[in-house]
Amino acid sequence: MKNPDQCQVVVALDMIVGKWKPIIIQHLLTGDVLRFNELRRRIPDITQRMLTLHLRELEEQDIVKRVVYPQIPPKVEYSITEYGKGLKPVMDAMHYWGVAHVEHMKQKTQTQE
Amino acid sequence: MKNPDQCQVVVALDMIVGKWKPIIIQHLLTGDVLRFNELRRRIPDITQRMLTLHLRELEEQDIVKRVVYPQIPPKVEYSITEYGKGLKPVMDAMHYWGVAHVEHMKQKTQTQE
DNA sequence: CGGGATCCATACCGATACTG
DNA sequence: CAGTATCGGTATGGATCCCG
Repeated sequence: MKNPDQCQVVVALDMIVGKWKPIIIQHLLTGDVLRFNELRRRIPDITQRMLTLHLRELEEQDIVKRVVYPQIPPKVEYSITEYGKGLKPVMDAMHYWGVAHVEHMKQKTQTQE
Repeated sequence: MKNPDQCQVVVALDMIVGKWKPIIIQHLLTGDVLRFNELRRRIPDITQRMLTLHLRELEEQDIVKRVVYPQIPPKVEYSITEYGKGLKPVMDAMHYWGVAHVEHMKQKTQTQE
């Protein structure tokens, strides 16, 4: 646990860090199978470039499955892998703590007034 | 959930990202009360600068408690806050998944040979 | 439709030197 | 002992334009 490389928490962290990665994962963890532009619409502020890059990384990490239909116009579908579904407990734990944190900070700023 | 700011997962993520933050948190989650240089020794490759910066951030986020003893030579003790202990489920979930991920990838490279 | 290529700003981090 | 100050490299992300 001395170095980041030796810490499994850091391994998990590397899978989900990136400005948009957690959001993408959240959308796919629903089980939805989404095309590229569907994902774009669901994540309004993301750029094409970042969506592509992050999806490629997630694919390489075996979290996201990418299926290309060779046709014109192109059609590409993204979905969570069985393996990627294992991230749900992690995302849930973080969501839960995130909610608690927002509450906690709200109270702190109140008591400071 | 459309923007990072609206996603509680991202809120939690922001608390623990940083190259050394998860490691620091792990060490303090044990309940140990540690002086600055004790932490440094336990995290050999961290620089003084990064340890300081990350501890300051964690303090601001109310995850770490910092107690200064006004004496010469200085003595400063760091410990996890009650509130910070709430991160344990998150860290545990990530650790668990990290272990699984390492195993998963090991099998993948094997089947590729 | 689903990208790729390029350029640019900044955020993050490491190395090093100095200090009350 | 527990920091601060400064500099400089690299990784990350955004903007924009182009393509089959």
